[in-house]
Amino acid sequence: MSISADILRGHTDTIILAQLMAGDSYGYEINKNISQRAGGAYGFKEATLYTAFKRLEQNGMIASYWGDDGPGARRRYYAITEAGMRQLAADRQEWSETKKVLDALILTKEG
Amino acid sequence: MSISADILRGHTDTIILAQLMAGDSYGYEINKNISQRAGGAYGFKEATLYTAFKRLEQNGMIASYWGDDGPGARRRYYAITEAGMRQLAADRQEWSETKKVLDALILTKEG
DNA sequence: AAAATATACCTTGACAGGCGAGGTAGCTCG
DNA sequence: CGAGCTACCTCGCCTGTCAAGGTATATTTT
Repeated sequence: MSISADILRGHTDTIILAQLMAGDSYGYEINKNISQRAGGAYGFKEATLYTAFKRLEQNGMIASYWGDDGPGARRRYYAITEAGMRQLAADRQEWSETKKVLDALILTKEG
Repeated sequence: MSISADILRGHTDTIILAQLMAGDSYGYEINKNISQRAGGAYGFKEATLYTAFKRLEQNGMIASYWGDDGPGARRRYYAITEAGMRQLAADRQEWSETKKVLDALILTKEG
């Protein structure tokens, strides 16, 4: 089953931050990792991804630098900042809370 | 902790359908019940609520009728349709799936 | 009786995020 | 040389949220 976009809306930034906790990475790779972890059920569209990077960098959650390495096209690497880590911690907390609330709201027959 | 709107985006319709499984109800009451169940952590804004009713009715998920009863202002009651019930079942399935995927994406340190 | 409060409905316009479509560029393989 | 993969980015549309504003009735308070 694939997951609709609106359901993931609002989690985009969190997912990216979580990925960057595993180490610096670049757009293409980040997206591949996410798709893989999601079991193919979900992946960002490129436009969504780069929009998110821009937003996150503007907000100081991530920082970027050009990689000079390897073959193929140039890569822009991203690193999570201190502020990004704090944000991620808060987002994880919120996700736990959201699960409880939504379970109560959509899974129960009667309250 | 309160939950941000974007996080709930995409669940609005599902939450309303789930509420209507408990029986016909009207906007004001539906919203009160939702806030209550969410422990005050979440409630729809009126504009969001009525926009959702319109959307759901246009899509045949709910049907409405005017209540002639009681004191106070007139109430428009909503009932979930067969199609709405099927949709709700699918949404619940999707929510279960979403929880798994998001747990994998944002709660783990490494894949 | 007037004012405040609660119930109950609805619309408009602005805003933000997702994303289809399109574009650039380098490397590899047949 | 062309196809396909890697890798980046932007523009403009669409959709859902919601602040603000509006209407109307019943109860409670002053």
